Amino acid sequence: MSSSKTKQSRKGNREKLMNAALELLLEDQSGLSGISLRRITKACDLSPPAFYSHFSSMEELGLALVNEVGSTLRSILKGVRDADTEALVIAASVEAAFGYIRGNESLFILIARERAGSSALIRGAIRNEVRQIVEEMASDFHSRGLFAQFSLPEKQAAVAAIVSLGLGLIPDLLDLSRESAAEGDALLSQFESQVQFIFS
Amino acid sequence: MSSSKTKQSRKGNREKLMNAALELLLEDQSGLSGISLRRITKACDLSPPAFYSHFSSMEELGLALVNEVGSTLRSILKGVRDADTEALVIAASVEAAFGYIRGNESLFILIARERAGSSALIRGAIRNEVRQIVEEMASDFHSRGLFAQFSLPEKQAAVAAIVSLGLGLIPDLLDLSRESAAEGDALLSQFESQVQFIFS
DNA sequence: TGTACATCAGTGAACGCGCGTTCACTGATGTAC
DNA sequence: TGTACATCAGTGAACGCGCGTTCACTGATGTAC
Repeated sequence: MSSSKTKQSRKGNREKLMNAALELLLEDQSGLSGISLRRITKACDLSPPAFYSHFSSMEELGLALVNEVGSTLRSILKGVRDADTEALVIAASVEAAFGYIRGNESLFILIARERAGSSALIRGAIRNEVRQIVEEMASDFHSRGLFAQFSLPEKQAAVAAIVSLGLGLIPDLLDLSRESAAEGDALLSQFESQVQFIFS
Repeated sequence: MSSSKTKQSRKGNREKLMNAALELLLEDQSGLSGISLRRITKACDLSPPAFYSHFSSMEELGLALVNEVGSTLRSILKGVRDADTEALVIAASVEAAFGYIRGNESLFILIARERAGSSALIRGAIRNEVRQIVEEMASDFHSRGLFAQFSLPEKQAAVAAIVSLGLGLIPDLLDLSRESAAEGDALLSQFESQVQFIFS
């Protein structure tokens, strides 16, 4: 019998805390400021002060999560931009991003919420991750001669628009899909037509 | 001497509570869930229970604010769509909206935050207001033959995109303008070029 | 116009609660010899 | 391989705090006569 009251684990508790935070974020819909240090540690079977062995505050845990989703997403998107035509690159990128989103819903609830949330530090971190992704994609397009009708700043504006529309879509998508699948689909097809507009 | 300890007012305290909430929203940057009933009533020189004479919860106060900004903005936008060409209508609408935003910053911080915030009811109310504005503008364009190259759903998608980009812009604009006016301007000119993209 | 009355916004005290954080401590883990 | 030791993740108790909400109440306001 290896469970029940075993209190020796001490490994990976940092990750456990981050995952517990994400789960609470998904259950509640309250955003980072609505879930407490005490609830997170309780979900991990840890005492409240144990939190401080890994993070100096909730904000720092939030920054760690933002960093994780940012670098993961960037590497996913990088691996998918080898398609040959403009339409294919866009389609593949959007599909890859949505695939990751679907498998990591709570991370994106975090991003979508905290992008306009209560911590200036976290907002800044998200802005930074987004900016990195936008700049990488735009200059990648640029150097490969895709979308040659646009200048580099225009390419950045276009990619930024798609990312912003996508992030803004997430809360609506979650809310409306809960009520009716049809409304969720309508939202997605509106998103598709917005993407079309942007890349004339 | 009519002030100092006059405790007879009893008129307009509902509005005072709403304005105090907005001011706190502007000071803190914490979103509706970060300001407390007690702080709002204290800012109005009222006792905490007095709150319940006007709203049954903070959420209800939030709904009242969303409703106010929605109907005001709708009437402003309605009055400005009499320009003759497509470019002029768009320009006038964006300008009118930004004018109202500038004069009512805190209302838009509320909208931009709570659009992805912690109350499903408030998110729904914001979604509703946005949808009304989008539909009114799109069908107005439609009936006046503007942007005839787009179908009605396409017009809605286009207007929705601009509104969503504009709302997503607000937190970034506030954060970055605080640091540097130049970055704020860059963001605004990126927004302009995004608007251009959408209306091919 | 003056008086009796109903209404209801606002009061002050009290409540129980979950919170973040501190502290001195324990004991598992990994390292040096 | 075995032992002594330093490190540091995790504990349990305690703290003070601001919170939303309740309650019986007060007294200003507007209405009916």
